[in-house]
Amino acid sequence: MRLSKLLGKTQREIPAEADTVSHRLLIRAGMVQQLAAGVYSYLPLAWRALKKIENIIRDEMDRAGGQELSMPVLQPLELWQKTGRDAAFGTGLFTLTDRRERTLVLGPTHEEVIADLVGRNVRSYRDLPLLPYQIQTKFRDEPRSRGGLIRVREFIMKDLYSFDADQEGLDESYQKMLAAYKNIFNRCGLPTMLIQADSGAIGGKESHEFMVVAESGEDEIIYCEKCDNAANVEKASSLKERIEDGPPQPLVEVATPGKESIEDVAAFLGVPPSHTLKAVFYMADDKLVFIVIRGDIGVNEVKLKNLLGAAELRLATEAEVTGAGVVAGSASPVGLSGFRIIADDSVTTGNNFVAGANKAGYHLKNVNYPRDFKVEMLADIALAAAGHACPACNGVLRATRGIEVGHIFKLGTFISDRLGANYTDAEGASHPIVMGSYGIGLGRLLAAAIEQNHDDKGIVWPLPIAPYQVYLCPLQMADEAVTGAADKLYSLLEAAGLEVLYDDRNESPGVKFNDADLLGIPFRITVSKRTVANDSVEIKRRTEKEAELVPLEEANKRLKELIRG
RNA sequence: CGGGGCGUAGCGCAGUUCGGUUAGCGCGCAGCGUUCGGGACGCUGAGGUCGGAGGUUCGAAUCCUCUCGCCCCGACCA
Repeated sequence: MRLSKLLGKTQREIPAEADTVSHRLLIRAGMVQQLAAGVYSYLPLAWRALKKIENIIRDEMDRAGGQELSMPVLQPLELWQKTGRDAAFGTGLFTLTDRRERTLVLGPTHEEVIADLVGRNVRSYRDLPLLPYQIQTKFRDEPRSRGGLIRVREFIMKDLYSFDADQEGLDESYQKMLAAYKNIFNRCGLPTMLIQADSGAIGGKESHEFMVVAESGEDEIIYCEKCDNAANVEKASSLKERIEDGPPQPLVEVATPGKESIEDVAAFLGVPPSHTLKAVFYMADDKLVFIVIRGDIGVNEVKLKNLLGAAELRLATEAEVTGAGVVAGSASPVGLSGFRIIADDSVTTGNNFVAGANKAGYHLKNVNYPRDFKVEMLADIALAAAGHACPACNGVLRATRGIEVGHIFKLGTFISDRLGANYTDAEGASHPIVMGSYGIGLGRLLAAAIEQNHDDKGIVWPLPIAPYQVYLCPLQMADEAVTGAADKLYSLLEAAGLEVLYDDRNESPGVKFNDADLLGIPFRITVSKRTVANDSVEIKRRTEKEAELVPLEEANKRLKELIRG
């Protein structure tokens, strides 16, 4: 490809709206163009990189036994109502009305459609397992798109679904996909972290995410520095060490004038925050819920939401709390009733806690569970944090941020159940097919690859996903010896099957070198008066400072060697 | 949806407080010439009606009302 004819120009100045590294570089390199919030065009260079990623994914899916197909983007809302996931996705579903006033959904994912499809085509256990997949544009009306390609409303996703006769089959399919995903990210030059995850609106039990560690990531990862325990903060748990505070003592009410926060009360009474119990109030589907948790630990809202089975969960406002007759700043479960009380299991880690007295200006000492209060549910709803102890090995937990590039789910049978996707076993009995779901966001993977591979000059594409392999860079376009050599080399390299981006613009060397760095093509080959005088060219890796001088007639061979690695 | 910021030429911005000739600057773009190993230079030129609508006024990029859009933080989110 001749750069002079390529659609998409490099820019010197950084657009004001771009904050994250990948977004800035993609725009500066002229690779993407925004049309609306979270809606982008891919220009030829980005599209080539995306196609390479797509081919790697397709290759790995096929090797793992996947079968590619294509399902409709346009889906009847009724299908979603059957599984109840229209509610789970809520306003995240893009919907539209056709001329017959029927509501259609722009597919945000395809569990419903594929379960319906497979259900109509599978009769027997002999037809299983199945691993159908597609690579297709998805639509989600995200409350807020962000970070360029990191979170968008229209995006290309590879979605594969596994269909097995039983749990063992699902486990096997899941392991296959897990291995295939590792291959994909490795081949794309992306180090990823495999972490445990919450399954969110997709549903199901077990779930893992593939994370690329990056500052700009939206997710917080809690991982152990000693063992391989790692999880999304939404899912992570940590060890709650015992608080040694002697045998239970009788309740004592103490005056704590003006002290309302845990820090203030603890300091005032001379105890660490871990020796206190705090009250936190949430509205779960518009009902007040009273949470009790040790003073030094935060509430994990995802765990709480799952525990309550709530569709919507948010912190209660002060008015809602006081309206329920609770004394904010001095609330405790002791002697209170009238609403759901949920406790984190940290309340069992010690004795003689300090808690509110439900009376302004007073607190209680020596509060003990279950002696002094009862709860409706006792569970782990704690927020794990850096510095906590690892529940697996007692090592120290650390936190980092990551971009979720892949997510895999063991769904089970709740979707096939509701859509009647059944099979007949060897005994002639009917069962719902056991499903799994496996997704990769291609655009996000592309962005993550840039987040991971760049320097202050620009993108540094990993070779397997680079839009072109070679950047052919003649320096004096007015010099016929130079352009002659470059033209010849260009056709030679192309004929040899190398992917060449030919910078045939009449620009100064500085401009060309800087654009070459910005575009991040792995190998740059420079032709100039100097090199032509020596019957040679310079070959330089994007990752290295120094170039190597290669005789003109060997350039082709040498490049092939380098590219094969 | 809550909070904050912003819409003036393809991009980056000034001008808006305090209304007043043909709305500026830099980059980029086009033509000509000189240059050419890390973002060269000169000359000439094209390009905007100031996000949109309504209003106030002799006069609006500037004031008022409404509205649309974009970004960031949060809520939310496979």
